[in-house]
Amino acid sequence: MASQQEEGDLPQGFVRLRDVLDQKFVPGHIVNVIGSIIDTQALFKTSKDWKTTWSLMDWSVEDECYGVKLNIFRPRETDIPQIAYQDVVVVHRVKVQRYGGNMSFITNHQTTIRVYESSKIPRPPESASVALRPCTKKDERPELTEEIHHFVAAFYHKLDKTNAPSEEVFRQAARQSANVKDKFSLLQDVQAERFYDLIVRVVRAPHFDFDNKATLYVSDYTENPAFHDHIPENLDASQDGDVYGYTWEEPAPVAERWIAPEGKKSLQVTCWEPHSRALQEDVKLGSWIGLKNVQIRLGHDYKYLEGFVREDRTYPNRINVYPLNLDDRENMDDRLTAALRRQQAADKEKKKVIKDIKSAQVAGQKRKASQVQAIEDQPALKAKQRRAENRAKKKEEKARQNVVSAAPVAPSTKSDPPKQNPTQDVTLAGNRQIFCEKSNVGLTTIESMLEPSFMKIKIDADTVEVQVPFVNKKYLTFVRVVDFSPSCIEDFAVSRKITQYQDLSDSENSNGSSLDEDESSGGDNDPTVKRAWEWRFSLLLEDALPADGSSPARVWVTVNNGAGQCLTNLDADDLRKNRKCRYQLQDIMHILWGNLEEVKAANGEKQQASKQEVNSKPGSRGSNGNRTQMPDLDSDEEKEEASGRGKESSSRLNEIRLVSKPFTCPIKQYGVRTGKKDEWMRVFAMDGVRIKDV
DNA sequence: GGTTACGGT
Repeated sequence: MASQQEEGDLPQGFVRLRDVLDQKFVPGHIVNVIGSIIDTQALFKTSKDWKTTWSLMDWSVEDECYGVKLNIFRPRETDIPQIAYQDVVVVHRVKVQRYGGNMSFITNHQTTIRVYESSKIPRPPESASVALRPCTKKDERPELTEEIHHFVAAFYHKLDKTNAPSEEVFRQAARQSANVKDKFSLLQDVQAERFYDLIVRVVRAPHFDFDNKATLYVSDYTENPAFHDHIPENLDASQDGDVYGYTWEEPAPVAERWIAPEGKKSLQVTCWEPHSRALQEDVKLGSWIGLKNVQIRLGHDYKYLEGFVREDRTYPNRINVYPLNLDDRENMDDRLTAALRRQQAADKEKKKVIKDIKSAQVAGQKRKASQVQAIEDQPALKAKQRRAENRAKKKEEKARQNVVSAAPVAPSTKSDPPKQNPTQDVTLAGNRQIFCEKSNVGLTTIESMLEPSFMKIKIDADTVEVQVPFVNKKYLTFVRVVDFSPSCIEDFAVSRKITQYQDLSDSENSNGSSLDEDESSGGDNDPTVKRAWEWRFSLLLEDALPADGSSPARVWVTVNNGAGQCLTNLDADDLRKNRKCRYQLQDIMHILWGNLEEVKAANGEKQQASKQEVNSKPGSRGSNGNRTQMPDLDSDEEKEEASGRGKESSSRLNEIRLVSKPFTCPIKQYGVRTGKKDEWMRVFAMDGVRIKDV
């Protein structure tokens, strides 16, 4: 009951520190307090004010060694009183706050502070007024009554200071606090095995596990090469009003949603108690937060840096996660302002890319209309001649592909002049490890590419538009790979006996049927017969940017040996025998199609597709009715089937989400004979794409 | 604020 009596001893209107710690006053409450200073932090300049912190002790908290913190902010350095060890302060009208998980005081304009120099405080019943230090702040009116002077003398000499730090410790602590090591860092500068204070945005909401540990992703819109490369999914031009920018065909649940900027700009952070509690209360997707003393280390896989906010062993109550207020732009921390600017710039850039993609789509439509006229110059009946030219071109290309890598479309350095070509911006939005040949062809979509081919024919004075089986034409598309064939990667290369087919005849070369894919034809297991290996596979491509509301159009494109060499930078070989080549292929294709293999495996496509690949000769259809290589003559059917299959496929693929970066892809349309006299079908082939394994 | 960092995918 001693404390009751002590409470009674406090001058009128003053509160016990214990009651503040016990949260008897809500944050924001204004109180008067008296305490002895047991700890101090050196004065320093904030972005606006001078700041110091004192720790106060009174009878009610004398059995503890920490006291209650008083945070003093004042515009001038001289406004802050000088103090010495264990000086007694009388503080009027100070605000109670909760900061870093602890209760403390913060000054405001009304707050007055008076200090009694401890070494001069006389023993009671004398008045302590003789120990009063001069008023530092000019407008500070002394409000000290005789009652207070007498109380201070009694208070100081009665206070049990055995738990308070010694004068030596006090001095040491004060000195240490002077060498303020600013641990703030941008994410771009953090290194493993160090501790940092961060100002970041939550780009993936915290996920809490059973022991309340939280995992979240944060970004300050700076890039660190040691971070995981974030791939935004399905950048969608139809969603440019979306505040999150990157959206999904079907909105992901909030818990899984990312609003991370593209690239190596996001850090995974794990927070333990008590920090995780602060996340639970105040932090959502998109929040800006301060993180203090984040330990940076390599993650479990030793590949990427991660952050850890662990319990402070010396101060287990300390919380190093705090929400940042964006409303008061005037008094905002400069570092937060800068981070917000970076976010804004990133958002703007993203919008620009989306806009450019949209206008490229529109331009593609217009171009398509004008190209119909250009076809006039290609007489329809000179197909044979065109084929010959085509073959020559292909040979040329093959030769070139073997020597020269495809030129990147994306600007290689930041110092490049600003580019107007929309495809370049598109490339920025897509997979930066995939490059394609420079092209003077504008960007178009699979959707419009699949539209029937027409050409204009002059009959006397009239021009008639005639639908034709195919045109020779190049396209540039922005796509992702959603399926491949054959389903076994080992079958991406096929062989032929060298002796038998050394000189490929025109007809064999043009429709690709020269390749011996039949085991029973002999020679495959005959070691004396040399076999040449060639790439031959197909990829199902899907528009990465479907028009508003529509499901993306898809098309199977073939990849011939030259295109395969260019794409993978590998020479074809027997992938069942040459395991190294097989793994290299798998690694490189992973860059192109992301987790497509896993998606296919998980969705049981393997069994279905292994049958289909047996028949996968150009123009044939797999047993499941899918076109594995060549589209039909009837383009209406082709389009219908392509989109129909798309739906079916995407619902199957839903079990695991396909994660891959879209890329800019040149595609060629040309024609091949069906085998029937004068019958042609159109074929799409990927060409001039290079995956860079960096 | 100085130090210093486990604990779990």
